[in-house]
Amino acid sequence: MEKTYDPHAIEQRWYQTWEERGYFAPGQSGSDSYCIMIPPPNVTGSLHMGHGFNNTIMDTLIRYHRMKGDKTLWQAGSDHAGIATQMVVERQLEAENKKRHDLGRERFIDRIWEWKQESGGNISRQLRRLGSSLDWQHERFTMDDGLSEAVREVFIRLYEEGLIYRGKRLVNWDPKLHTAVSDLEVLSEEEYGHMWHMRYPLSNGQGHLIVATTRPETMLGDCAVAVNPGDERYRHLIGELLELPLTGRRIPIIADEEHVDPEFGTGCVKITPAHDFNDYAVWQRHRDEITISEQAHGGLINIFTVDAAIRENEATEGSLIPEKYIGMDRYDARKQIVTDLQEQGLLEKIDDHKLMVPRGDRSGVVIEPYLTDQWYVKIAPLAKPAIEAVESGRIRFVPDNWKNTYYEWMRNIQDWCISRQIWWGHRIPAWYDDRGNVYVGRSEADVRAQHNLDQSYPLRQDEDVLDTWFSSALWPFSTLGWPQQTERLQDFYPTSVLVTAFDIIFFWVARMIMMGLKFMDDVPFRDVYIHGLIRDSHGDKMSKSKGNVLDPIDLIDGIGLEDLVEKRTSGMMQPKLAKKIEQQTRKEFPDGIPSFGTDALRFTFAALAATGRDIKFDLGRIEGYRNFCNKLWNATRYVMMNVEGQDCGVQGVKTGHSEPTAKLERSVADRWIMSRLQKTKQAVAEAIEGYRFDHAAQAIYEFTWNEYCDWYLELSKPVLNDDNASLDAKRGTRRTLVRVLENLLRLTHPVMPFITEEIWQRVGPIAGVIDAGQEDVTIMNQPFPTPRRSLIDEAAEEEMAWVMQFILGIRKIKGEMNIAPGKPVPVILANASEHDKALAKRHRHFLDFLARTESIDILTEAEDEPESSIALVGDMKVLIPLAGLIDKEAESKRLEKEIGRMQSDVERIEKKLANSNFVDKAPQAVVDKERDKLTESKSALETLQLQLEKIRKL
RNA sequence: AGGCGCGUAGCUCAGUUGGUUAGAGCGCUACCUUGACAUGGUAGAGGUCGUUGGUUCGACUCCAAUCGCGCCUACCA
Repeated sequence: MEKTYDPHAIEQRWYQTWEERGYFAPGQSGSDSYCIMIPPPNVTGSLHMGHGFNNTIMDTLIRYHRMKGDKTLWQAGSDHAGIATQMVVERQLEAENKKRHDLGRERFIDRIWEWKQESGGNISRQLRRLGSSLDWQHERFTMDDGLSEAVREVFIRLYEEGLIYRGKRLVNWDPKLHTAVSDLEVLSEEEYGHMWHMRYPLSNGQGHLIVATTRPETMLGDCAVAVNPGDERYRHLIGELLELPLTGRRIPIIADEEHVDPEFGTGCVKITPAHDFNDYAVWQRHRDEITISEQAHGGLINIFTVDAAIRENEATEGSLIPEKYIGMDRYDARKQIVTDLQEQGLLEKIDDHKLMVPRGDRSGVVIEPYLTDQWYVKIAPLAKPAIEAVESGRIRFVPDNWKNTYYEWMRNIQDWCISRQIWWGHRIPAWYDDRGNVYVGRSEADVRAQHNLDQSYPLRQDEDVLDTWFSSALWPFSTLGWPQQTERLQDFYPTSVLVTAFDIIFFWVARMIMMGLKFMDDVPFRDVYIHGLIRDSHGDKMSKSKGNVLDPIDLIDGIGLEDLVEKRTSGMMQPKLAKKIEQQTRKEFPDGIPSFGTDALRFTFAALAATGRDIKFDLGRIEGYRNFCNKLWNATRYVMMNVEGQDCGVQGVKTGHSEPTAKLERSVADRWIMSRLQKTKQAVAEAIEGYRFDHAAQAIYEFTWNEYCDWYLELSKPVLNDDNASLDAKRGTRRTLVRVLENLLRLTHPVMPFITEEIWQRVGPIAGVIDAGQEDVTIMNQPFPTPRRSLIDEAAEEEMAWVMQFILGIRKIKGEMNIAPGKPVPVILANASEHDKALAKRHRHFLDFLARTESIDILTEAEDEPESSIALVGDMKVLIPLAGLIDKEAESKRLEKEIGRMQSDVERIEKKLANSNFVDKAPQAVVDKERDKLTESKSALETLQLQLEKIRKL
């Protein structure tokens, strides 16, 4: 084996082997099934750290359950990401000076499919690099035929039940993309703006009202000014009319208690129902009032084009929209209107004002509430059972508190606008005739057949497509073959767990629950594991514009500084930030990023995956875990050097649990490490079952490094290198070495698949679990280690604690007395019990080797203690005679420190025990424990104090 | 405004139902090229657990208040 671990040499080779051999497909047997649906990544996207984290967790769960023998499926696939993907291809066209309309719908969609072929492989390649054991053979795509059929089926069924309807409503309109977007695709950020206070004169010439607005241009569409009916200032004016400036229109003063807060501003609110959600609600309450209903469009006056410019008047409208502003962009119109108001003396004042500005998450432009025809899902009847599923515990959120977020959203949920005015997506299966009828069906032919419409009868399909999340909501069953009743659907629905970050609870999780309950009559998953977000080392969110993005592949392979700078600064939306990003990057990664390998990255994710907490990704951590890989690698090297070609007592053994065939002698170290291993197995399994990947990683790390490597490997050396040690003892040690390692590899495999496989292939035959040269075996399909109660050996653990304390005591003295660790020292034991003496004798080879003791003599009661430095093992004194050599100062200081510690201990416990309340009320066991401790500490204290006196007298 | 979460060693984080001297990794100090590993070993320094009260025999842990930070939802025209 190489001296250092090199992930590159093995990772891609093993992944390819696994995939070729079909190990990722669910097995045929297995009593329990276990299934995770991958949250489908965007087909045009690329992998970021969040994906890395998310997929590490899923793969760990999947590999764990596969090893446990469950029939295990990790469903692969991606979604078509309507708007995002369309935008990418439109940008490509832009480079050719073309627009999508130049191509036409069909050719444009062909272009997107071409792009999908080209880019779709990208993300799956990256997932493979992460070691994800996805079932690629059944990879699905939301636009493939089967899933499209599922979408149509669901649309039609919901429509037929009256749960899908078409309506003219205010939607969030993206004036750049020319499509409706859902609430969730709108991000509101605080921005600096102004508040314009405008005077609206009373029509009778008796003064004016002042209204304030952040969007003065919308005044062209005002239909009223509302006041609170309880407001003394305006009560008498209710019902009177105002001159709406610049328009020549008159609008009423209306009373609306719900919307108008008399305390805020002037207490007068302009009402623009076609361009504001709240105003629309006010309008709905008042539209029957004649002063409103007799206005154009019943007062619901739209003033914008799809680009959010001021629209033209229609033939019947006269000059509803003042000619002057027609064609102006909304912000130009704003400027002009403000100027014009000012000229007419109708502008009271302009205040600076901070406000929340809604922007499209894709386009970045300000979203307009806009009146359009759209398709909606009536959500309340679907939400109700979805809420109940969580309330009743059929679905469990981990961590639990996320259910509150879920309830909060589900209880305030609005009907879902599912139509999008784009071309890439599932076209709405609705056809119109010229008379305003709508027909919904599987196809045009179906519709004609169903409604007896002749081929010549003109029908045209709805131009719109469905929201991407409509198809994603069906993911848990559409990918398994629904609406066909397939075996996979039988086997794997409901799935076991959904693993995702919180930001997608609303978008996706809730919708899957609703659709799953509706169409499968069961929940789509039992658990929802919500993990944190990956942030940079300063705790900032990673984003392209901040230039602090890390690519998981770069952590795996490493990347040079220049490449990293280039990567972070290219293709930026705001090129002026490039300089700053370059500087930051050069400062933070002066040598670029070294290669850490996939296993180290995965272990880091696991180790940091404390529940519900964001992760600040620190390179120091991943470096530490790369070192851990190297540690495991070198431990293996040591084991191999000592067991290869040697008798390990495993000949003919095929399963993990068979008894040795040859005679063995097991040392306390052997029994101890086996005992520790059992407890570690237990801890790791419990941690994974409880989604505590950090605990699992920690248990593995500690066992491997602090117990197996630091102690057991060291303890094996005096046995294996001692010519006097019996063959049986050597055999026992070799067997333990190799079998503990083999167990450890299986235990670690779910988190670190590559290194464990590589090592296991070498160790397996020696451990007797596979034949040498056996093909087509993999650690992936080996049983996950289960703890064996019979191997838990408290006596051995206690005995080892004695050995360790002995060794540590001597090392400590050597360390503090400046004695070279390698220098053998004579040791004298005083106040040693028979047990101590026996242990000292039995483990002499361990003590000599690990503490470098030269001799160990027992002091009889009659003899005086020589001038020494002292360590305590229980009541036994371990003396290192230092006649003449003793550093009086140093030793006194050392003892004083120890004594200080002991003393405060003793005082604290004495005080506690003197308190009758404690003695009376605390459980007996706690009190006893304190008493024992006191006895122990007191005796140690005494010993140390005597020793100190002795030293001082020298 | 409401909801959720966080505040523990210089840094990144554990700490399970209240009961050891509050732990780990990284970093730091000293020593060690010992034959698995310098991506290493040995020893060590470092914390009044944000603050203040309260409950309790006992609080990092439970309760209340308070300060600071983050996120989400809704917003005042």
